[in-house]
Amino acid sequence: METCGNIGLGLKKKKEMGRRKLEIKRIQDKNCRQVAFCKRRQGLIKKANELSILCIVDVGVVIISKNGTGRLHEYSSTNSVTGILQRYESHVQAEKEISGEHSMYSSMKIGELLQTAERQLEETNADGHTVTDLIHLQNELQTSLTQIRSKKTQLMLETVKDLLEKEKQLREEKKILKNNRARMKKKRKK
Amino acid sequence: METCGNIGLGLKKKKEMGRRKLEIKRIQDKNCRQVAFCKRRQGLIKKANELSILCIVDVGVVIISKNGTGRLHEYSSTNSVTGILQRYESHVQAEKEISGEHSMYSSMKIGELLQTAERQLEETNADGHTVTDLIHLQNELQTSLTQIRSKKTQLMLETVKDLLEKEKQLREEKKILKNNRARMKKKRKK
DNA sequence: GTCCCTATGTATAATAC
DNA sequence: TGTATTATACATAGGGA
Repeated sequence: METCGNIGLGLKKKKEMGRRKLEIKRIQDKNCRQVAFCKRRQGLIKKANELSILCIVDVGVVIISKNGTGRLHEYSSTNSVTGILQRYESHVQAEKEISGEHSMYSSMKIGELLQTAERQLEETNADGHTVTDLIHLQNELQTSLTQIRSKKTQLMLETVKDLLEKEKQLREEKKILKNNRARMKKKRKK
Repeated sequence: METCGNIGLGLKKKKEMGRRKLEIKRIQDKNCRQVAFCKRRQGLIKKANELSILCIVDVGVVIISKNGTGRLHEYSSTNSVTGILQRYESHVQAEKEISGEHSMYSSMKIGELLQTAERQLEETNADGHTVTDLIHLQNELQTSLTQIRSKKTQLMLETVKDLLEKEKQLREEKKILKNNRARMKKKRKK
């Protein structure tokens, strides 16, 4: 019963059907927000699909909503979002390697988070609204964990790659040495 | 100078300004396709941004075009697409790994945990003691994440170890070959 | 969450620069 | 690619079921 976006225009007639202009800012009313989310999510994914078909490109969309029942929404023009993500990651990583930077997610950050978490846990006695903080913390915790894991994985992948290269090089050297030996044997026979 | 989408309508007047209906299928004309791509890409990203602001959600978009000069396009409501992707990946991967044969972890899957967590959150209205459950859930969540990370690390460590061994072996073979060569040279001189 | 409806705001196809 | 114009197709706010 309430205008969602622009409140207080003082223009309400008996019935305002049709679309009204909507300012792009957080929709306050929870219900309106949910409805808008549904509609626009569908719209976005439809657009993504159209784009991929019309222009022959791969598109991936990920939507993460922290509230409500729905949690994760995704769209992908190819088989799986993961596929696109992997290609995306490879892009990024390639660029990173070129520019040669190793931005670290410090493990200190996690430590701080944990400390904060503990503090919050101890204060949870009476105050009901620390629940929100807790949720927030949980999210942060998870994100951090994921990031660190990812970083670690990346580093290990680099190591593996490195070792594979070394191995290849050694194999080649070995081959050359073998050839040399063969040639020498031949010469000696002559 | 050519209609992009629907060719051969036989309706061309002197000038057909304005938008025409567009079938959603691969745009044949390369030029039109490129133009459409630009416009629609911008449109999509704008929509994604609006969605994230209006509905307070995180949105990530990745577009990969194989043709033309432009290659990769991305949008993210948070700092980086990578961040969102990681969160997405963690979802998928966690469920995959946990539901796999290595389910030495708790009987509960991560997805279920998250769902339960949400349910609990929605029920937190009056009952103060669900906070405890929440904390418990958080711990479980974190433990699961840690376990998964551990498992992955372990696997990678095994790989690295394997490679290191291979490397060592190759080095030794190389050394032997070198020695052989040296001996042969000596012999020849004699 | 879904579907329908209306009225209107917006995106965009075609085109030219 | 970016910008601008025009006319129209499409998306969607608000409301109700």
